[in-house]
Amino acid sequence: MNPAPTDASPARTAPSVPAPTRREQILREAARLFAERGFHGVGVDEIGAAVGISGPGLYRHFAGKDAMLAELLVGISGRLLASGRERRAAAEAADAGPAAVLGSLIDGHIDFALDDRALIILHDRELGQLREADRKQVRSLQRQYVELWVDVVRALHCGVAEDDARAAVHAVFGLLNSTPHLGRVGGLPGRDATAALLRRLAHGALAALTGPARH
Amino acid sequence: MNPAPTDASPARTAPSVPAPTRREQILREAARLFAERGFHGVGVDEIGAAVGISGPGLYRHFAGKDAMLAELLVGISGRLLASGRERRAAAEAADAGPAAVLGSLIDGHIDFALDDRALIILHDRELGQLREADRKQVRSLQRQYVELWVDVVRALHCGVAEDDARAAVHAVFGLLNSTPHLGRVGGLPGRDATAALLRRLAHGALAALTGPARH
DNA sequence: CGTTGCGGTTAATGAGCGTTAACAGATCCT
DNA sequence: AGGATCTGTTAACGCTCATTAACCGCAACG
Repeated sequence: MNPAPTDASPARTAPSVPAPTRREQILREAARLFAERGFHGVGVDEIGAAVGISGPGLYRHFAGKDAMLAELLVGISGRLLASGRERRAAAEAADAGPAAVLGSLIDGHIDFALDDRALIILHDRELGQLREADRKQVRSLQRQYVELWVDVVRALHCGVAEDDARAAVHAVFGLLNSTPHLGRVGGLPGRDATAALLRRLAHGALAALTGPARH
Repeated sequence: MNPAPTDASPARTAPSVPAPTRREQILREAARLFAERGFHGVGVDEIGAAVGISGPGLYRHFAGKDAMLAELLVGISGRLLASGRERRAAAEAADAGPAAVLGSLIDGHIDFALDDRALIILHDRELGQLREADRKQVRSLQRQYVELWVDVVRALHCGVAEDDARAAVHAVFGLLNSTPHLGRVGGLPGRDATAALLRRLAHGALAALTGPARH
């Protein structure tokens, strides 16, 4: 199954990064291209060219163009959910309150938004291009992730209705996922500063969930 | 130019809505379909069928599929900017402070987000499908709208850097534009309640712009 | 009453593109 | 050595789909 028995290669020292396999190269480039020009806007030849092979050579690694998108979307959705669960478990193991759990969820999501911008774009832009089965799986993972947040938000803000909490969580996702819309990396004041800004905005939005009505 | 000289038709009483012209029907249905399945995911035959004519009949009204998308995106961008300018002018004419101006901008944007969900989706999903000239125009309108917000935000929060303000404005747009991602109209607690919730979240986020650093 | 033009129709065209076929050079295992 | 497998290649196929061509009814109008 794994064509690379060890990392025995022209590797100079010890590659702490285990040398990206061809599949991973393809997925990374495909994600970048899909995010730039849309799933239908990029042809298989371009994806191939981006990794140095051309056109139909991709079919040695993937069943088709759809399969690449599916793997990307299932992957990011799964990692988001896994990260969220780990963070909640870790915070609860440390006897932290709901506020700390929520803070950790926010931090984790910010990491994804800043480090996997292409996937963040794809994951709600191209969901409709998936085959029914894959789409259902991605939606299921997304829904579980949302519900994880909803539970934490409601634990923190006891009074809020479930629908309001869910809408607020979606809104905060929209807020945190906004960084891809900032032209490339141009206007961003640096990764850490951006993360800090997003963190404050997200906490501010959620803090307003309970409180005096506006207007 | 206008084929309907008056609204003399089997109109029962006085149609305060001026009877949608064919072009408008097409644009509305195209917007809905594009938002549902993506620009490339819907064919001209489907758009035609949605308004009762079939296929190439659309070319009597539009130069091509691209032209429909362009008109939709330029339209929504222009209306957003116009609305924003009007609201600022109105608020300033009433001698309102920056806080009131910002509140009016938020209210106006919420109206668009809730009433033109399809266009809100399209306007940052399918920008890349436009011809260069149209894309530049839409981007210009969007940029002016953003800068309008940035000015108001900076007037209200004197200390914040321009880049931070811009990032925060983008983030608030992401927050306000999140409603389309709530499955159709299902989990929404009613239009007014949703608007109120979004208003509170947006104000909360922006209020956090200046204040104690998180963590 | 012609005729002009608007708003349709169906059939044909042609490009783009995902996918498959057929073939070939390594590398590895025995 | 010699097949088997993995990973490429180029050429061909076939389908989808936007766009154009050619044709037509019909309302307005002089």
